[in-house]
Amino acid sequence: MLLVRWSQSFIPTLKENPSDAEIPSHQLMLRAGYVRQLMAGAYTYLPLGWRSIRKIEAIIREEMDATGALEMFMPALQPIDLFERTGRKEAFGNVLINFNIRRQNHQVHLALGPTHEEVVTDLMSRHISSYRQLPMTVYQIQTKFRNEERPRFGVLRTSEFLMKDAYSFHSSVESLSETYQKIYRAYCRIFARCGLEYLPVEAESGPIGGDASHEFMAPAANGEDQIVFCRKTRYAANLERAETGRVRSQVKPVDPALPASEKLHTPNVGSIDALCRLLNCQPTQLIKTLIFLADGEPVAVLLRGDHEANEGKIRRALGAKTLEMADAATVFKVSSAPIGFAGPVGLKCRFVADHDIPQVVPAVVGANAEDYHLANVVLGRDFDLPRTAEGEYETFDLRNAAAGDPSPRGEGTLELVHGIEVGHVFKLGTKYSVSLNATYDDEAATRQPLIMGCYGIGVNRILASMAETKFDANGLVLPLSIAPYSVVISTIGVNDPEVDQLVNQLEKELTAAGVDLLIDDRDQRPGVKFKDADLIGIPLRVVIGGKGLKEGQVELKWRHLPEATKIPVASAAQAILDQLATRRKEEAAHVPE
RNA sequence: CGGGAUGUAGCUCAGCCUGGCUAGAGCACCUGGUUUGGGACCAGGAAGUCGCAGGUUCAAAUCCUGUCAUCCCGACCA
Repeated sequence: MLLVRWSQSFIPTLKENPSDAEIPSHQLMLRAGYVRQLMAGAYTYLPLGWRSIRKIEAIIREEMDATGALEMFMPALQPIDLFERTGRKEAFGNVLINFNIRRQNHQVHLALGPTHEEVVTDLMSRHISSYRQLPMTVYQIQTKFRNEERPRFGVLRTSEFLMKDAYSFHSSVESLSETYQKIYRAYCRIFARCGLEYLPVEAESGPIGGDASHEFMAPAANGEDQIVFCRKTRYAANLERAETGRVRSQVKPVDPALPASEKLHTPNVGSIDALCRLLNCQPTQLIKTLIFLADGEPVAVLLRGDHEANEGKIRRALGAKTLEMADAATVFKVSSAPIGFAGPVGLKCRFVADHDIPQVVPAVVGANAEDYHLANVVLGRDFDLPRTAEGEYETFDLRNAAAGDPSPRGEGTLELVHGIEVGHVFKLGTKYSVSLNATYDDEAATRQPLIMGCYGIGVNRILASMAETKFDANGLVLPLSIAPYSVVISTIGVNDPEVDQLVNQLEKELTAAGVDLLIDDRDQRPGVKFKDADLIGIPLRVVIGGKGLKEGQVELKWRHLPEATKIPVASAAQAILDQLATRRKEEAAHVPE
């Protein structure tokens, strides 16, 4: 059914913000009657919200089908042993919803699928036997279950959500890369068609390395993830992954005018903040010394006081397999003090320094003695760093990127923006095919594990991200592509036969042309109808009745434009169709090839 | 799992500190009337286990204990 009468529909709009909702997407989707909460992390999609979701799904299906991916549907109910075989029962831990049920006289241990790598790999292990069957990509749109320790942000982070998940199977890394690129482009088109601002960012890449993983982020103030972004070079990466353009600095002679270092009593100072308050200095004047265990050996990492360690970078700089924060006993052994008082002067273990360390002169550091710090500590005089053949300090990129850092692409500076993860593409490699024994025979009839890629889109999150970013003081402002209805006809004067006749005529002509139409036939004052139409975000409002009709005109008001226009009654249907067509073209203009 | 806050009508909230008559208001809802271009007005009506359990008291929405739920910050997040 293309059209609905508002009076017959289920659109429970709210005048006030429900007290539990704090962020725009949550408030607006509740107020606009798109969703209702069942419990923390579980929401009902009401007719409007569901229509919007269905439109998003249709876009996803079109674009996925265009890549040659095949839609299917897998069970949410899955046997736990699949997860045991891939080690993900451990890895997911409490996030994996699993339970025993009784079947006749035995127990069956089941999980609700948090994602479907196991199920699809098991399927393909039975089906694929030859390289001739490859490559193949399958996908589904399905409810996923994850026991979030703390569901929050309304519909942005829930324990049950719709995901489009796709899996590709290959006999070569080249073939995987080809499919990866195709799906990457499809994702760009999907998000663009939905009207979402998005940013593909480099993410931690796992086993294959290189450009093996991208997250698609929707920049939004309430996004949970932090993205490092350079406007000038378009470099974008997530915080764990982001490089910086910082480099090593030349060794400089020690300034003889600098005062000698000084041991200060700093009792009960457990944090950088507390130390700064006590000494009346800034975190940027501090060097913090973090003790790690790299492959079991203690190593100290020197960072400026305001910076955050990046364990991935530290591990790579050290060439270590494993890296963890050292325990208190190890810290005591190398620094002769409890945690919090280590420093580079007289430390009894190897240390590596971040690129910013040579600039912190003089510095405040831990004194390697309980309740003491050293001030006026000078690199090259009180402690030293290894030097390279080029006469530079041998420093490394060991920390998370911060706003203001130079871009790794040579020009521009990095900024930090928040984002909502709406999609992820990932070159999996053979992780699942090896553990689930999914193999094919190559040209030489030799068994090889399937090479896999996986590709996810959070369907609800597209809508939530749109609601989070596309609104004004009156409510949602959605594009034609995903709005629950393209057009709302607001009638003024319910018992006016002239209005009824025109509505019926427009209804006939517009629905015949395939326009999805909501007719607000409620016996309400105009103000109520306008407020509601704005709130639920319908792109085009057609007002029939009142002053306009007396002048032989109907009024068209685009939700995204400030002013209404009037058109003659006689040609109203055609004018509406023309404007819709024009607007669709405008929306499609920024969709990439 | 640590910290904070809140639970009173479908929604937003008052009342609680300092216990005391029949638990209130606005919106929404029902009836009648007047209205009709940006969330109308008048009159009347219906609607509540005061989250739940226990305790203190002559008396508990109010004080105490426990518990559940929701939200926020943090930890966690293939």
